[in-house]
Amino acid sequence: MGTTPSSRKVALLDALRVRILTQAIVPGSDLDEARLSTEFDLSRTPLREALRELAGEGYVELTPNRGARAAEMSHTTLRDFFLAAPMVYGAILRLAAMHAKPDQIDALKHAQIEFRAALASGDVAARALANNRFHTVTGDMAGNIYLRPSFHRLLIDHSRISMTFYGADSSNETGDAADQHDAMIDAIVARDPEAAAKLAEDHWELSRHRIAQFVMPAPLNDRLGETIPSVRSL
Amino acid sequence: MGTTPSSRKVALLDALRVRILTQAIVPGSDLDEARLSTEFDLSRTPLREALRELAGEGYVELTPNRGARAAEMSHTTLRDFFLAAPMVYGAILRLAAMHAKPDQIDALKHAQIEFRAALASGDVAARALANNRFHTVTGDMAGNIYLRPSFHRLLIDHSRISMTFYGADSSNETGDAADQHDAMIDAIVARDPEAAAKLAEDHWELSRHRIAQFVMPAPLNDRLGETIPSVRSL
DNA sequence: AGTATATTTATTGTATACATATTGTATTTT
DNA sequence: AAAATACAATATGTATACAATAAATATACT
Repeated sequence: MGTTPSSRKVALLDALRVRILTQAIVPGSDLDEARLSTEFDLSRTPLREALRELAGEGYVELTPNRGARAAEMSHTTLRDFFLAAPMVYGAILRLAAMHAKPDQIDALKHAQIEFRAALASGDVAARALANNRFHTVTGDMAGNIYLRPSFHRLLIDHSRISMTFYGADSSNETGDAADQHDAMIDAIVARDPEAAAKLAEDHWELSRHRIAQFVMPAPLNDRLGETIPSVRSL
Repeated sequence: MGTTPSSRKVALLDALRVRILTQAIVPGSDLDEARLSTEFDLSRTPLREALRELAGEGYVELTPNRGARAAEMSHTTLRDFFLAAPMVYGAILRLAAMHAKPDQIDALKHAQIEFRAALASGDVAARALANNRFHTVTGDMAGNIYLRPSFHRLLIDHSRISMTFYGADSSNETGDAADQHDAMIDAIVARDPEAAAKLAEDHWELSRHRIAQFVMPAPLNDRLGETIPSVRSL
């Protein structure tokens, strides 16, 4: 078997990231060392190191003498998220349009192809992961080490929020996000930072609007045909 | 001796943070496990975990099979720094003014007292550390988990940049920073987000200007009495 | 002599065993 | 019966020993 211990550690890291992004591991749930140790056939030493690496990336939270948990999502999460996301992502896309290298543009186009494939498949988790990879590439393009950590933290919860709110329905709106991705690619290829930043803000506005609808649906006694007002105070 | 292993691990974490912030450990320099292990009387297992925790905070960078180094500072660092800092810190102070709790305000005032004391002492490292603590409190006040990681990363390099550029002279300008701190406290106490955000941007402008002067001093044949122009393209 | 290759040395990575702390349970006491 | 305390069980933290990888040095070969 070609599974060195080192590769098993990488496998663990990848698996935990995917599980947390897709909420297969629920926010706040306990990560038992012994359990993971047996599952991934790794001793506790490298396992604990891996958990600390994940904590650094924002997937996991550590409490002394009380082990690791998947990062929490509280009632303030959505508010904090939509406060920070447009600003950070606007900056990321602006820088991406300024600094993107050819091979990164290829990677972005490839990620978009996979995103559309995931959309077509109807697999919600695959959709969230593909979307995550797309945005991760834009973060790489921006190449600013000071924005990266917050951006990655945002992407983690963006994925988890997606799993919570987009899973239900929203079948007709998913295409919009994909179209926005295409527009982002165009703005980056055209080296148009302002257009890219604008798209980033629109992207979150779409996301915010959809979630607002989900959290605060129109009352059942609303007259038919009325549009649901966007909730600006979320 | 009341030094439990756990307390020694905390001591190691604190010591390494201070050394990196003050550039006692130079950016990019190697952190030898065996060496640190003997110095802090800790086995390599908790030591390696501590290094991963520091990597997550941005103090340290890990390379597989090649150990840990103090986070690098390249020639693009200053540019990336001043691109991100005003935006992130503006948002942090805006949120701080909105959400600061009474005990946090007390903590901030206390940090400012210590900052002025450090200024008076003339100890450059003490000054950088006290400044770091002051700004860390504002980050706590903001309380946005998505902005926190980038903000802390910025604070690390702000301290290190200070050690590089402020160490030389600038004795007459240091008072400005302290005055700005006082103004920040006032804006936060007054719950004035816009004023706080404005102060944050001014704070970086001062910092940027001072460093620009250092990196690009006025030519020696400049006429006396002329003011040195700020360098907008840094 | 210069390059390539083998061998040694140093450093990082992992596994196991042991120590410590926390939590849940049972027993005792009021 | 309720509360407090002691005890047991479980999980986390640390130390040591061993394995694997990378760097450095020495040796062989063209």
